[in-house]
Amino acid sequence: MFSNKGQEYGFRGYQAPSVPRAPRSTRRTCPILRKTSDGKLRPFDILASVAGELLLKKDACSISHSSSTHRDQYPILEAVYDEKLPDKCKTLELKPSIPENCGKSLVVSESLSPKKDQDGGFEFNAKDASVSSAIGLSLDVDNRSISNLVDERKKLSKDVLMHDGKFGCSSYTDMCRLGNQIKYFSNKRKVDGSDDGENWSGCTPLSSMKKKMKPFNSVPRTGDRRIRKILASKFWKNSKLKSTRSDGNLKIGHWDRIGCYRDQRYRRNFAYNFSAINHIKNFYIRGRSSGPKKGGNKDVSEYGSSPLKVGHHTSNGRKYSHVKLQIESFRIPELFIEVAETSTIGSLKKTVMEALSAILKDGAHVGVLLRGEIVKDDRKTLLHSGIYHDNPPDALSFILEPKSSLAPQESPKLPNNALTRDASHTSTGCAANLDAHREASLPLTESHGAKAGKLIENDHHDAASSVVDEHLMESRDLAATPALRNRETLPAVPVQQRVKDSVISQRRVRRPFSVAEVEALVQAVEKLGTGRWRDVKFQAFGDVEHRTYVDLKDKWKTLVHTARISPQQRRGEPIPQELLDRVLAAHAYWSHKQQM
DNA sequence: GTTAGGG
DNA sequence: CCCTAAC
Repeated sequence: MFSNKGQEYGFRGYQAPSVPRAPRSTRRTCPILRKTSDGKLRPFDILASVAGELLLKKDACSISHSSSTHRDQYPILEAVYDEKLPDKCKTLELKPSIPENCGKSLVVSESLSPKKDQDGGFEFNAKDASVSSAIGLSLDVDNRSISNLVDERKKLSKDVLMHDGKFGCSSYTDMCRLGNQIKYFSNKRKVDGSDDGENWSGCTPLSSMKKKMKPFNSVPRTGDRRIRKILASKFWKNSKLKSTRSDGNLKIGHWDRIGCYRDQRYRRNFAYNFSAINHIKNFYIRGRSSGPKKGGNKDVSEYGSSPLKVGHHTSNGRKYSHVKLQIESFRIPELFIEVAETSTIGSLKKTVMEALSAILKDGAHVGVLLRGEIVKDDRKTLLHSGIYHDNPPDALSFILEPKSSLAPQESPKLPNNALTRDASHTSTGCAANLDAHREASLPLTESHGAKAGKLIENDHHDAASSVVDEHLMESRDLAATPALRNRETLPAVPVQQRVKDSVISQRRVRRPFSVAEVEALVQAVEKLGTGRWRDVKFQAFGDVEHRTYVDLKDKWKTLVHTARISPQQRRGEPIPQELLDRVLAAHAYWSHKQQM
């Protein structure tokens, strides 16, 4: 009835498209999961970190973040590296400074001599070492690329952790490669209160040391959206552990059965379920030269018990501005564990350990999320990615996920639509800047500022209460002792441990479509139809990540609705009637065509 | 992973 | 914008 080519469909200017639909197999451009093998993240390291976080929450002397003075007393752990010493004699000194009234131990060790481990890295044996508090790290990242940031972030999780009385360090060089810009600490500010990274007496700069960077894979495509979706999926939500062993031993949920699912679909989801989210909740802007304490103390009083603080300060007149990240802890918000009531704390810890080991057995990646969107281009600088400026408190977060679940990035494709063309003229031609330029020139990012002041505090209800302390891990299974059988005297370990309101369930920031976007969408739908949203997406929005094909499908739905209602009933930015007419025309055409 | 549709 | 069934 309707020929594809040049067929007018009764509305002005509407030309029937002639774009044959390619078979899905040929339209599929995203590579499938690619497993990587480098840079394994030690599960124990992660666990140690988590343990620290948990302990931090539980500890009676845990830092309240309620006052800066209190905060200033936080223990400091410095990594001192003596470059002058010959390699074989190099030591890593950890200088703990523990608050007097804090009963919990910190990572305590004196001078540690590195011993090469089986991975070619180094281990620092520490006596009486334990993890009791989250270990943080401050990075002075200058104008480095996301890749660097991610890499350093990764090092964090990999290096700065204690387990089994040992200080694990994948590489001595790595340990100190950040030079004096790196500093290990535990929930602290510098005692002297100053923020100058330059003054930190951490590692000696390793400028003369060969920087042997392990290859780091690109930030995974897996965005918060997908993770959120999966974590919120029925499978995940209903993945209650069904049985408790009557022998009183613990039983891990599905984690201990990883890879054992017969259903491929479940198995696939399964991998994503292991995504551990490390969320930087608070991002405050500190203008070093634009007035004293602009938000300088806010991070303590207002942002409460954030696991992480990100300072952002700029210096007028300086060539480079510095983004200062203080990552106080790791967080794995989703953890389902079922244990018997008679289980011991020690066995619970063991279970958590095993669960995390299973999760991270293949290593993990760190992704950087800005405003909930994965910054997938590692080449982007912090400046171009927007981390450098215009950051609301909840702007930056990290995502930690197992390598086995990652889907690598395809190279960005440029959409050939009007939107992109409009944007492309601002491009500098530098490939690394392309994304940022397009993003900046698209009329999609204007809503960022409107949300800047909104601090989302849904991360408070961390219900994870499974405290894991390494030195307690050695406790024997006491299930057989009468005391622990007594419910009256020993509260049962919660059967279901669920982190409530995890950051990953955060709703996406609302980004109303601009007229330009609507125009692009209409144009693409006119050309491709209403049943090829993936193609429409790439046609109209390229690799703009916050407009998914589902979004476009939804938007089209609302556009059709909008076009049908009276102008008085319409809300939001007015869409030109001409556009709405085209919407109706295209909708009518494609609806008719699909019925044929 | 995509599409379609309800919420 | 979320969620999910169906493919």
